[in-house]
Amino acid sequence: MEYNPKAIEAKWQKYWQENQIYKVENDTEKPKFYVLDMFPYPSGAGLHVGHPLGYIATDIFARYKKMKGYNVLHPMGFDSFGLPAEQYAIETGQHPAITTAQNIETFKAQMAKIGFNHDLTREIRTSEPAYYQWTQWIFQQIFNAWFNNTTQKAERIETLIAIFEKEGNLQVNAPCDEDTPVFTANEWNHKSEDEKYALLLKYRLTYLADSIVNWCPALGTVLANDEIKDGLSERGGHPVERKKMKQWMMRITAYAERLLQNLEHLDWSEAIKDMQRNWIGKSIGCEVNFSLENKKHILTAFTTRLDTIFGVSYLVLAPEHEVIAALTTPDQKDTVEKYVQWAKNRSERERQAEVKTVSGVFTGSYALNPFNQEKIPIWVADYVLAGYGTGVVMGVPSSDDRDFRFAKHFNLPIRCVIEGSEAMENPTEKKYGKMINSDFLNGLDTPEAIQKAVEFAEKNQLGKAKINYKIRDAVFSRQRYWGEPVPVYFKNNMPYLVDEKDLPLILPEIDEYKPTAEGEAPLGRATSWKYKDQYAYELTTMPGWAGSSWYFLRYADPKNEQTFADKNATNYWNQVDLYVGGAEHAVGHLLYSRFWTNFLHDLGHIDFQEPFKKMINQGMIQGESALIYRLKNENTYVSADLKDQYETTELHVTVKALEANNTINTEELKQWRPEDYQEAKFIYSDEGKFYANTRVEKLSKRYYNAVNPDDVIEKYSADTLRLYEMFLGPLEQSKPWSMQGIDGTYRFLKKLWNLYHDEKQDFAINNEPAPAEAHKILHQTIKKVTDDIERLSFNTVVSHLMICVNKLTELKTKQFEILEPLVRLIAPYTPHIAEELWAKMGHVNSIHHAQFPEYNPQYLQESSYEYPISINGKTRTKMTFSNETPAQEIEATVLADAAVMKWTEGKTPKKIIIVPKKIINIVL
RNA sequence: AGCGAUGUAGCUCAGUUGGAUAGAGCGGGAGAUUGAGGCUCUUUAGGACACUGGUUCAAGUCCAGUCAUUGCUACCA
Repeated sequence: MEYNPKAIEAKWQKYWQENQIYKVENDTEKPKFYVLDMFPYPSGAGLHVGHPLGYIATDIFARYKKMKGYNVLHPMGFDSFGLPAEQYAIETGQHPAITTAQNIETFKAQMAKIGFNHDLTREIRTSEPAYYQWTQWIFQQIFNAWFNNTTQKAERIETLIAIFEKEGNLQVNAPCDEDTPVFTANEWNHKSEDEKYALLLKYRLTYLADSIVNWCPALGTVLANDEIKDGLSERGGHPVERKKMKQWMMRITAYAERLLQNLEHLDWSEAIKDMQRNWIGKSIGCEVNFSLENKKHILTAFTTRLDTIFGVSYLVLAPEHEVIAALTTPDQKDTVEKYVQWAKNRSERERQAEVKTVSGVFTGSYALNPFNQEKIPIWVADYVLAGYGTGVVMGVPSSDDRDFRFAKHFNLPIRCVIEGSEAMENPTEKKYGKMINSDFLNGLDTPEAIQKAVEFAEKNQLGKAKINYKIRDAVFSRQRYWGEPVPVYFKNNMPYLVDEKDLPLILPEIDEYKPTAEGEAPLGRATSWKYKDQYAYELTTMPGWAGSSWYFLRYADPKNEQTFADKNATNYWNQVDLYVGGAEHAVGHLLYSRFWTNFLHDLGHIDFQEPFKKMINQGMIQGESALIYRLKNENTYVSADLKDQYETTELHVTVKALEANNTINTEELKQWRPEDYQEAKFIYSDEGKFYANTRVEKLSKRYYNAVNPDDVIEKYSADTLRLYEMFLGPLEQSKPWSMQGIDGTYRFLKKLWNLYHDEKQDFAINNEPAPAEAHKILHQTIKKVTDDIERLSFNTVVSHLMICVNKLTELKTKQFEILEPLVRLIAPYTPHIAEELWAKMGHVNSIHHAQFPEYNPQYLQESSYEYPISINGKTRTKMTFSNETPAQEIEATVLADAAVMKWTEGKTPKKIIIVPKKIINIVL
């Protein structure tokens, strides 16, 4: 029988499903291994060839680990709440639940064809009440907790109440709202229940806040900072503006230090860790107080370089700073008000586009440098951000690039405080060194000077050491319908949790998926939706990242109705051992997941802090777009090599029409868009071909360059697709998808098949002993393949397998003792063809439950070695020596050799280097 | 601007701790097969390993610098 992938693949996929080959049990003696992909959002467009890249890699790894004797958890599910389904619902009136379910079916059908070994009985969907019940439950745990800075752990709110009752809040070291008053135990104990409740709200790890949010009018929702790119929404690219709204917030800032410290123990790429470090943005510095000339106000600035305090020549306030009006002098009032107004109205986008432009105004007031009482002007400028530090910056033009630009522009004095920078045109190029012009700091080196300056400030109460983080609390509210309802209701204007026994709080039905006429979130349309028939529910829903922040825990115990996951199950499966997904989630999903997992650990719900032990980011698969050229104002198209002779317009066309050498199959074009191309004229090149140009860009609907894996499987086979996606290049690297090389992998599978069959395509393997050469090839390959899979180098494995099959074909290997291990070696990559060959060899159990072949070094050992003889580092000849030959004897023999003597020309070698089993080098 | 990654055949990539004449697949050339094309088979060409300098008996591999491409962050004081 010839290699017939269609029949084979359908047969085995059915068999695997019917016999539940991939079902995983929690109770076993085997060591566990947890391999996870970032679960997909089921979009309407279905999978394109970019999606499976990571899935195939994890699938191979999971299969490999299983064959190595591990109990492997390798599940798949769907992140099924989200914006596109809702956008579609707004347009068509279709309930998002319906379209989402349809999309999931499409995804599942596509994935099934690729032959993944997911345990489908563990599938989860974040939009199912049985799942989001626990998302809501976790929200409630976070609501009922505060963060103890002293222990660096979250605790239940009851422990905070106990402290308040005993000693008030003076000694409590916990993140809380800025307006939290100080009170004694006595004061606390005399407060009403409502007053106590209101105070506790200031400490909870999720809280309501009037905050300036990124409001996107086009999407009708609030976006988190990481959902915005260049001032536009990441989804859809709509403008974003700043707006004040009451929002649920997550106090992720409480975990800033933990999230930073824990990174050290994670096996993630440095790039992603760095992105998280940057996002958390820890800076160690000092707050320093500048009193005003009139002593009425104190301005506190944050700096990491207090050592440069003697170089301060002005202060700058953020345009949003409240004190501006109070300290603006009458003659500057107009200018300052105008500037502040202008700065506030500038969109995020404009600001970012004009980073280099300097702007600012003088307030007319002066402050005093606390270290030397020098009078310095106070300015307002938009290069100072209200949200970071104190919104006040001490301007040191000689040590900071931005301060330097500012001072130059407005002619403010520049005083150098670092030795060697005085003569420089731009003194900020030398930021570290010995201090000068700095009173008691003179002569000290930077680190020492910083320490001295901070000590001085603290001793004289001019300031205090402080650590700042860039990370902000995360906005948790979305003005949307298709998300988890926040399990909160309001009584006397205060938020209360829905009783745990009333969860899940089901998403109500509404007539339209838009905000109400009054501008309330869509859930405001559910007018009779009330808790206990009287209390209004929270109307915003949770953000996309809520459900995905804990899904990896649910897979351990997906059907549990009593808890989010039984602790025995989470203890057994524990952390994800290998997590694979795109780098675009570097700071969003990956940070929030870490936050929630750390939190659940603090409250004792799970026994580990970090969710993902090892993580790999697969590169993006880019597309190759096909571009053709249409004559201006005519329905005529010209081959790309001739386009310069005409006036043309460039058009994207479907890549399905693209064939070898960038030629276009015009018939395919006509089929694709008959209305455009059926009647069109084509101007062919001289050879009678019609050429297109190609360009590598993002896989996108708009460029018609998305390739559906179904089509690839239809034309070749699932095994070919799997092998080819791995062969494309290193997993972590971005690379363009192109069909150019896929024939090679398909041919490889046929070669593999032919190895097990004779010329008449009869299955033909024998039980004769194989020659040493065949053993050597096999075991060399086993070693390389094993090593490479272990270090996730999936592309090189394919190449090793190709070389191996080529060599065995050359040797006409037909022996069972070689070909039986070979098929096990290949099974993780191409499970279908492997299962078929395995069955043909007479096995009754699935190959995917077999053992991975073990490398036996014995087959690689040889008694002699053929040394390359190099003279002055250049190889000139070869000689074979037994491994037992002593070095002296080798040396003598080599020097006496005729070929060597020809090159040494009678000279006495200065040195002769013999590296056993490697090389012999003669230096003249 | 900062941080990271990459630079090897026309293209996509291997080349593990320095050690031989640097390898795979695709693509190109030639041939066999065919009425012709495709598939298949045989065969072949193609490489200052980005550049410069250093370490070494020996550098694609280690070190320093330069250049190019690319990703992320971006006024964070």
